[in-house]
Amino acid sequence: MGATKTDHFTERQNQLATLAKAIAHPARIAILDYLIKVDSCICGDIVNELPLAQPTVSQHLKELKNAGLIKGDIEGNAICYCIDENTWKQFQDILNAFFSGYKPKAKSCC
Amino acid sequence: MGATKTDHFTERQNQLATLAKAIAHPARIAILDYLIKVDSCICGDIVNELPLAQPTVSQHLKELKNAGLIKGDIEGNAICYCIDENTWKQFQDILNAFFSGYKPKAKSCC
DNA sequence: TATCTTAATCGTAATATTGCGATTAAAACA
DNA sequence: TGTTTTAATCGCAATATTACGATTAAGATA
Repeated sequence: MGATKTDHFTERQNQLATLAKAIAHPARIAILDYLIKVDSCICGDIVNELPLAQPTVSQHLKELKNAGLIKGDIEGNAICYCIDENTWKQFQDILNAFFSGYKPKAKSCC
Repeated sequence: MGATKTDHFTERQNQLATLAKAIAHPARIAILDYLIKVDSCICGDIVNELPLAQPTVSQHLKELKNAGLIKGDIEGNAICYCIDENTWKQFQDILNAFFSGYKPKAKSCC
């Protein structure tokens, strides 16, 4: 045991969990913060910004790319990363729908 | 190695990552879905709802409680769980601020 | 071509998470 | 008091994540 029982939950629940997992690490938040700050996209500067080794940053970038939150363009022998506008908005909507779904009722016991 | 380098990131980055981690599992999404659906709070029914054993559900409930997303009240020999309204809204605001922080610029390279 | 730069990938160690059977603790009930 | 019910906790196994040194691949440059 130890593996998440993905197939017992709905597709929406799994998607939401996967999206949350993509930003569930301070390094990945830091990467996204940086990409938001430097409007145009930057490549290996991210490595200099973060307190992590190059392979570690590369791994986090891969996860963000897999989640669809960022995308990378080859530019010479460097890679230029930036936020993927479409997925970003989609992610925002999904999370917003989830949190907006809760309307506090008066008769709750706690 | 293997432990997250928490102290190298800002408090905000760590908080955001921790909050995301709390909902980064389909079982925990399912628990929250259920608590949202049954407006008043329910105790061990959650175990019947989920495809997981009682100790596993208990562990997920503990994580949600640690994150502050839910709270539990003792009611006889049962425990009554429900969404914590305040933290829920706070979480919603923090995530919303993060996602709203990104404004796509035209001159991006990718 | 040989060298440099940039970033991905491989391999591995350390640590964290997930899941559950068994046990425990506490209140309800007989 | 003894039993039942409810949910937490313990202990362990399986798996996933995080981190990084070493290597690799690909384009730039000399």
